[in-house]
Amino acid sequence: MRNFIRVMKALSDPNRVLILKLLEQRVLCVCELRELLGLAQPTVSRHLKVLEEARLIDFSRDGLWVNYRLAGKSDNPCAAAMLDHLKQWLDDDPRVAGTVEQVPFVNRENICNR
Amino acid sequence: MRNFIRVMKALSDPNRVLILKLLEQRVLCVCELRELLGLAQPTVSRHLKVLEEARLIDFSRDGLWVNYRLAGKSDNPCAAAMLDHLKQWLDDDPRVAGTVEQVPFVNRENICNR
DNA sequence: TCCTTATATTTATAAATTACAATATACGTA
DNA sequence: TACGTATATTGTAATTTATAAATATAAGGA
Repeated sequence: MRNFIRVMKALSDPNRVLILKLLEQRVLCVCELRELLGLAQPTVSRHLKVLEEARLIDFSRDGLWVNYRLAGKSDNPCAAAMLDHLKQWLDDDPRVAGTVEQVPFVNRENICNR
Repeated sequence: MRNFIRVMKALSDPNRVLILKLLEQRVLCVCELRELLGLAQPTVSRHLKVLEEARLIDFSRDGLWVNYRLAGKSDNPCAAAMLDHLKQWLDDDPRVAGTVEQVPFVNRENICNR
């Protein structure tokens, strides 16, 4: 039950759901997500931690950057099922659609070296 | 998005999830749920309203009693998908299993006429 | 080692959620 | 219509959650 509740709570915030929809497009680092979401960096970091504790995302370091991606299927059946559903849901949401459109134009090097 | 978030929030409370697992067994009224959950009646009523607003349950009056049941499939794709998954999930949770066991022994007439 | 940069954590505060008690409403019956 | 019972709503305190500001950590390069 605790695990199920953790996944549901993680999915109860629009910004966190948006992060998952963006990670459907490609791997993203914190500064790219910050740019896309329009939130402060600590806020993005905290949301990512909540998603990671629910086993909805994975991360790996790449030098100074940390790459976040959707979790692999094996980890948690409940989280995996929700990620599968999300791929079919919310594509018609205005904010999701608008932000997904911007993913090709964000570039971690442009964002960070300014 | 609003609809999705509403469903996720409704499923973010263990007592509400337990209510859904109990309604998988059979239709129940508020006083039976109060007895099974060990919560105050207004608290149960409030949880039921949250579940109803997320289209996870339906209700119908039967005299003084109000019968609550799982929502039909047609209503809301997201809610329906979650109800489907829940039927396969959480059966091994101790509290869920223990409370489901008690369902055959609760009886609205015994509870109310005392 | 020192400096810079990307990310994480901590702290403080505002908003949302949950519980129970008190009260109101709806229905059946006399 | 008046009364009793099942359920719904409201008020309020305790707990949880979200956010931003400040600070800390980790990695690469001089």
